[in-house]
Amino acid sequence: MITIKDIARVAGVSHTTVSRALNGSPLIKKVTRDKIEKIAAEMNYVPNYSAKSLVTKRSFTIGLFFSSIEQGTSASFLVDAIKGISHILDENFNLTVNGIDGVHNFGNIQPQRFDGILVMSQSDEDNAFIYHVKKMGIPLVVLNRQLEDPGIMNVVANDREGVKAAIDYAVRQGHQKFAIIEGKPGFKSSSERKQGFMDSLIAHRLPLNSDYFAAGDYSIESGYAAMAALLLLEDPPTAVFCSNDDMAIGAMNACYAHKADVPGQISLIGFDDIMFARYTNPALTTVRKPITEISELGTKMLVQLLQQPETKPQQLFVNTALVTRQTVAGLQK
Amino acid sequence: MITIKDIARVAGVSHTTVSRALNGSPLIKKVTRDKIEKIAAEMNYVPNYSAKSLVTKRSFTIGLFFSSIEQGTSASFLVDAIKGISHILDENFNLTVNGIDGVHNFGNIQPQRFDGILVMSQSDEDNAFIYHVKKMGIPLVVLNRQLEDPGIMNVVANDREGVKAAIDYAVRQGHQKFAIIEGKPGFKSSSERKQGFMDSLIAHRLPLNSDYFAAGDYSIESGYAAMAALLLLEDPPTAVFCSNDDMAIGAMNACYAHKADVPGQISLIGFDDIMFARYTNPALTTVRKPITEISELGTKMLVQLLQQPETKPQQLFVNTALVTRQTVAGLQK
DNA sequence: TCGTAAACTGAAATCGTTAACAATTCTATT
DNA sequence: AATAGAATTGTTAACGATTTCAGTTTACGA
Repeated sequence: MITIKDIARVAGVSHTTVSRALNGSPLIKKVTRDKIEKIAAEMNYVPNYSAKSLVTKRSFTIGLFFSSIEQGTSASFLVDAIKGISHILDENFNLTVNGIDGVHNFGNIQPQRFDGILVMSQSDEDNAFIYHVKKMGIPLVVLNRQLEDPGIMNVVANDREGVKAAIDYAVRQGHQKFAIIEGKPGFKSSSERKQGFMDSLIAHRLPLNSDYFAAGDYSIESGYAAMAALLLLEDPPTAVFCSNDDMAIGAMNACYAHKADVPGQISLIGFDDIMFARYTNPALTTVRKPITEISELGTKMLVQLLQQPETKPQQLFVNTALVTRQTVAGLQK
Repeated sequence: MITIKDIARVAGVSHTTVSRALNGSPLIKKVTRDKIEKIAAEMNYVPNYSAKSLVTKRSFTIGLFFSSIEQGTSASFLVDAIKGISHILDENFNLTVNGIDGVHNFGNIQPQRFDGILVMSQSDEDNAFIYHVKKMGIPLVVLNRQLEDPGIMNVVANDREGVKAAIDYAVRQGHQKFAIIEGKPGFKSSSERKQGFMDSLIAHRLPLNSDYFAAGDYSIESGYAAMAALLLLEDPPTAVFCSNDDMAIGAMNACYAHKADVPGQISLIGFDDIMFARYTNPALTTVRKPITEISELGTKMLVQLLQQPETKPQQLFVNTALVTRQTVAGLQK
């Protein structure tokens, strides 16, 4: 393996000069720099990052942490996040992927190993990890889950408004009897989406019927069970908002099983717009949650944090978008 | 940050002794080791990996490379791979995730930065990368795509037999007219699956009707188009094998659009068993491809390669499994 | 032509660890 | 009690880069 000293020897300068030339120091004369760069290229020089890291105390690796990669994290979620991040991140940064639940030894999480950390958070169980990272002084951006702490950079989707817009749309289609299948209790996203749901009903002076609030936990199975119960009601709703697409798919399966026509009898609205949402039968009307954009924006913030550690933390919102497909029927008034 | 020298000072020994004690060298007396370990723990010592790497020439990072993370890689694929790998990999290895199409500078791929590399390969376009890695002498395991080169460790699923078993099953259900929607031309997996399909038909002395061989490219859309064409045939097949689940979902959509009942008129078989396969309507009968197992096994091989670089490369096969659900009808004979 | 400031280059220390070799302390045998 | 040999521990030099501080050129005005 070739080092700066080898280059120095060939170029007839000191290795210090080589280091400076290759790192764009303004102290080096242009002709010297050009010569050295040429030689380095010819010799196929690649810097030793361990040595670099040792002295600069930068690791050139960014850690991406999901709550879990074993369970609960939908696949498209993970992929979209990685996509967004690698769009922004410089090629000679390494991106490592981990589940927080797989980190048994917080000792490994230190500034020396990570220049920065992105947490794609889904649950407040991540807080212990998040605060460890913060305590260690590692530049940090938390994505996806809205934090209460204004001291931490946070990028989230505007779930509440997204849901409100979706329900508004269904109201315009003539629906009046709305049910909701709620997300996992205790999750910020669950309450945000529920709020958006209620915002719309209240704005349209529609009643909030407690029978129409069904519990769920974001799993397909819970969507199925909740929908099955809703169908058994004496006066079932005509439209059901499912707090994520997985539950919407479960709900759709329940409708099939109970011979309830979608959208003839029951209109369905999901949340997330996962890849398969457009390929259900009928295709699912849903609220697109822009994970890729969130990840991109979060990465930008992190990069800025690396360059200017004094950047003030903020809470940034990315807009959701209603995707109208075929699961919401137009009702005669 | 605290170093072995700090520990040495407290323990009243040399830093070399500390290094040895903490790395399990047999040269150290038990009481000394115990004392040092205790002090290290008390002082919350964590080794500096850059320094370690610099002298040992090991990076403690394993690179996972997909053909692309932008396109063509199904999400569940990526997740299952990461899962499998992290099951096996020691916690203080870093796992980095990249798309080969995102690597513009092969110079960054050297032994110094990666202790080992796993390539989750989908196309022979990855070969340039694979051979670069091999040339650099980095321990390498290629997953998922069957290689011709016996000099490279390779773990793949037994696609051919898996498909044969699935078609055998459909034959037992009374089907005689089989079509196939093929995978992306040029991909090893496409031809393997096609072979399995033909193996079964030949074994059962069923005719190979050229009208029943439809082109596809693994995308949902191509599955839709191919199925639509098949339905227009004068004498359509009763069973269609789709070379992956995505195309099967496309095909199912085409059947809906053309009012062809699944499985009443058309039986469908997929390949992969993606998460949503069980939630289509009706639920998709498919061949499960054990990506997680492949990744686990591949990682084990890589770990072995790290420890014993002279391990002979082999080609390992992991068995697929038929998952019977509801898209294959039983026919009266 | 000379002096001085500006521009550039170099020597040596440093980062935290491991490793080769040297030195010391035990242990057991004579 | 002396001593060989084994068992421990220590000294010092790497590893490959950056950085501080000192040294050497160059350019320009007097």
